[in-house]
Amino acid sequence: MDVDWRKDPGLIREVESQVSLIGDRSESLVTVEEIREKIARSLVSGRPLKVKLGVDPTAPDLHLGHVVVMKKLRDFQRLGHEIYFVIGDFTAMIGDPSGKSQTRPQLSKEEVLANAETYREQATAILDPSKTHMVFNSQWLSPMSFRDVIYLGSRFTVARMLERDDFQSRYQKGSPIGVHEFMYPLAQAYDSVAIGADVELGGTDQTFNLLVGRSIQKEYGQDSQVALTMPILVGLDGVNKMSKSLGNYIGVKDAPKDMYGKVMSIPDAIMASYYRLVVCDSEASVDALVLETKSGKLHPMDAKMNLAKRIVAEFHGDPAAEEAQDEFVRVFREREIPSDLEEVDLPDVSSGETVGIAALLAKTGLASSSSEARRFIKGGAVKIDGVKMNPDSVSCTVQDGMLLQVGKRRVCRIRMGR
RNA sequence: GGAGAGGUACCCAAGUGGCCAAAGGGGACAGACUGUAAAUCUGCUGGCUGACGCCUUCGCUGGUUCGAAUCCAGCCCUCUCCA
Repeated sequence: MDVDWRKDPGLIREVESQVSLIGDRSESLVTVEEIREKIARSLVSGRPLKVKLGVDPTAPDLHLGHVVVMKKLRDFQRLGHEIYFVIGDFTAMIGDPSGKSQTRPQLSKEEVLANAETYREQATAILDPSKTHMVFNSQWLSPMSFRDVIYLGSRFTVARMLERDDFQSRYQKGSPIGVHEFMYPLAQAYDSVAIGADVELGGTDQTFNLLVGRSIQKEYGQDSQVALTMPILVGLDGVNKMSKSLGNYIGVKDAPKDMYGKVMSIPDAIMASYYRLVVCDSEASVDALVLETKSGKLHPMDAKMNLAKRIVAEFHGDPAAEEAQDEFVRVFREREIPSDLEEVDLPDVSSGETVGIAALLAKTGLASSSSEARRFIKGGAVKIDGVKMNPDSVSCTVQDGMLLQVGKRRVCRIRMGR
């Protein structure tokens, strides 16, 4: 059912404009020719494309790394296409083939549903829920027989499986690879077969899996999906992929001032990628910005503050962003005390009493143990009411409303019991 | 099935009877300098204690010894080569 769309100038224009929007910001698009064809067919038939994204069923804490991909999904939605979140409730049992993590404990049906709901809820910050479908891969993977699985396995080769870079590097380093891990890409590929995906999205770390999907769909007599990968967003450390497990992430649910502060702490070098991938500025405007900061016309810090403000505004609104910025300036530039201090109640201590500082820090949670607290004291990181403590001090007299600080970020005010 | 190598703290890695809460590097955290950036320098990195010190930790379980990460036995796990 080939459509000869190439003879209709209006259609050509529409196809090209969609292709260019879809390809924007992407790392790779396999293949451009195929996406063109699929879009054209969709325009002619009026049938939207099915765009798939695999989603982990564990408790989601969406961060800006997810946002990069979400915004690409939003591009598809704006063009009238449909998003399919495939919740990997079945594949979760296999465990993450990216190395370290163990086989995950299987979640109950209720937990999976709850997590999926949280995911949807967080995703609606960016996506239109009415054009977003959620499906669970246990629905088709669970009923498969061993025979079905063997057939699936026969459609791919070990040599190709070993091409995957993390399998390859683990194999070379001599670290273990479980046979079941080979099933992961196959299962994910089969998901594409089950829903008949036209396009699958992922970060570049998903490239291999997306390509397996293409092969497997063909083996099952379907058109291969287009594999669209987005660049990986680098986390706060400036080196690694943003991820929850590395703790280098900015969550979409982070409080405005945390979000603002975290953006400010990213290295300058990755700022441009945030402008490009998170707030989706055009390539040209990002290039211009980079030039301005290089030439000294724009201070990198101002560029970053602007970025931080825009990101906060997107998730919390303009007033909150404004406030977060003021607070940031007050606390970190002018070194003042945060306005919304955490207060810690100490019912068993009374004003004027002399207590060990180490114990006090541990009790307030500023230090995780009193040994750690002692180290902080020795290192000169502790301030009481804004005054740096002598590293040799061991105790202090507590007062109601006393301000306790460890380093720049850990602060609390002490309240005595009544 | 046979032969060999290995399992040490968040990660890599040294240590092969006491001087080992365990070298070195990385990371994390803290201090100085700064723009909560980078770079650099310094400190610090099991728990309890004001401190002396005590307790738990070198794959697991036992044993030898005044004393074990280190020696012995059994077990579990990983890798490589051969079949």
